[in-house]
Amino acid sequence: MTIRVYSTLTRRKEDLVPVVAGKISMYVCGPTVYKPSHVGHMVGPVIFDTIKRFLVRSGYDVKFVINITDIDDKLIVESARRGTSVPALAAEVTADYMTCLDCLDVNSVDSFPRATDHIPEILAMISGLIDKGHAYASDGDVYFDVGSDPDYGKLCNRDPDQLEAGARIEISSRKRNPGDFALWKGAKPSEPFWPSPWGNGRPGWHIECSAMSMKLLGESIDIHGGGLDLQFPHHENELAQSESFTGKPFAKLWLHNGLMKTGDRKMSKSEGNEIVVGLLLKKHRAETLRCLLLSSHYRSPIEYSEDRLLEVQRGLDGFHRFFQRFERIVGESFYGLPTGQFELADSHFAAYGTRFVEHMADDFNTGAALGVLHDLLGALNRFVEVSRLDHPAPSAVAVSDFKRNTLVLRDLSNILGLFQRPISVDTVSQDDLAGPLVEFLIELRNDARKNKDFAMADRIRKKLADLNVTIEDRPGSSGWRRG
RNA sequence: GGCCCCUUAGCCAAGCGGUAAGGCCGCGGAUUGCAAAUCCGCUACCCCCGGUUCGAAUCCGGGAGGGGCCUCCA
Repeated sequence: MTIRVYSTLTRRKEDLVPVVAGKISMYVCGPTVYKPSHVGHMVGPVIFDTIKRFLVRSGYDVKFVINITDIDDKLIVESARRGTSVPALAAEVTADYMTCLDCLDVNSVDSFPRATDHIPEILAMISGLIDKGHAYASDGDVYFDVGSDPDYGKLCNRDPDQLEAGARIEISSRKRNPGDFALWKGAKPSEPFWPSPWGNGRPGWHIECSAMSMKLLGESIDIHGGGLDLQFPHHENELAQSESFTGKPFAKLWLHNGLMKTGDRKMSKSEGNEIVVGLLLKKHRAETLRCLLLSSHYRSPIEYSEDRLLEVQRGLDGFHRFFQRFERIVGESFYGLPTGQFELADSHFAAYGTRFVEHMADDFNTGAALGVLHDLLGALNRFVEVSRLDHPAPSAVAVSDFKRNTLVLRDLSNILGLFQRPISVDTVSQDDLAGPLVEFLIELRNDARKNKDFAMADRIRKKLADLNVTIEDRPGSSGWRRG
């Protein structure tokens, strides 16, 4: 199946044709590590992790890189403010970022290169650009000469002359043109620095991505991704310096994810309206956040609110109840089922897999894919009803079919990175006193029901409900759950 | 001022020329002693005005409203 992807470069959907057959290289711009991650920082990683999962499931060998920018003006300012060093700040914030990704099950990233580990590559590239006449040293700085690149502006449809007219960019006497950007910045006193042919200094903002992308993935890669806000100037500049350096296409497809909003504004550190991930995860499951991020198309802006999160949570609850149902009927955990095998199901169920794949192959339409997941959930619950699997002594054949058909749900949800592990086991059933007590009360209630003493039965159920225990009566037995 | 993008039910959301997926909420019904859970059913003048077309939420033009970028930003 042909996978179609919208590229910012051409402003339309393109067929995914790998540079190297069977392989996909993917570079996504990661964070500048000066402050703890907020929810918006998770959008890209979750989307691209999902894209990789889908591509791998589709048979591609995918190499996925997210960079860490650990040297930048922001780090210098923030570390000074906090009285710590740039490396210490970078290490701390990077660790926070990794923890967030881990919570969200973003675990398909192959490497997280750091800018400061690639100074030699960066220096080599800057030298090369100077040699080729695309950059010039100026009083300790080195700038990319925008005028030397006739293609400059092709990603964002930007005209360099317009940039001059705008005059909102930094005008420096060291630059030839206002649109020129720093490849290397000379160090001021007390700033961290590395020696270079142009004096002590540090890399400019965009060069690290070009250097690391080329080193780890090659001169031409398949997918370059990042937030919509990086289109300009970051990606435009990366593109210009990379292609000026190699003379080859830098990335075939440019993907940009929409930005997270709170209220009706973009969530960002500079707006000061960011929701820090660590804080959010104290109140909500990471899985709920992941699902929220996947519920709309990756290119759309996504609205964040507490209510939205709770709404997504309620939707997910239906799946969690199903997993308990599955375990009760099959006697095995849903989470233990093998992944990647939806084709083994009955054709009626496997068809959901096909539909799902079609949606994903059309520019990674996770929202539509999630819709299929809900349809499938309904179909599986229907199967339980029709086959009377919730009744005592169900047919062994039906149970076996049920298990096989549930492989579809396991496979598809795994592509989205959902339901990766059981949600935290509630403490009541683990408690060796409370669990048996609840069971005993249910037993008493069922005795009362047999004797038609519904007043007593309802009294017991009401009391348990007050204690946040919900009783579920089924044919032949009664279960219970928290909440 | 320049460059992008968005506008679908109470809310979220898919849709990419053939008469509107899905979720949340709500309302009926099946089931239940009653509930819960599950299943079934119901809820859309697709922002407005023109145009193209046998046919448009989908294409084109204009208008209104909203957002992003042009300065650090995922």
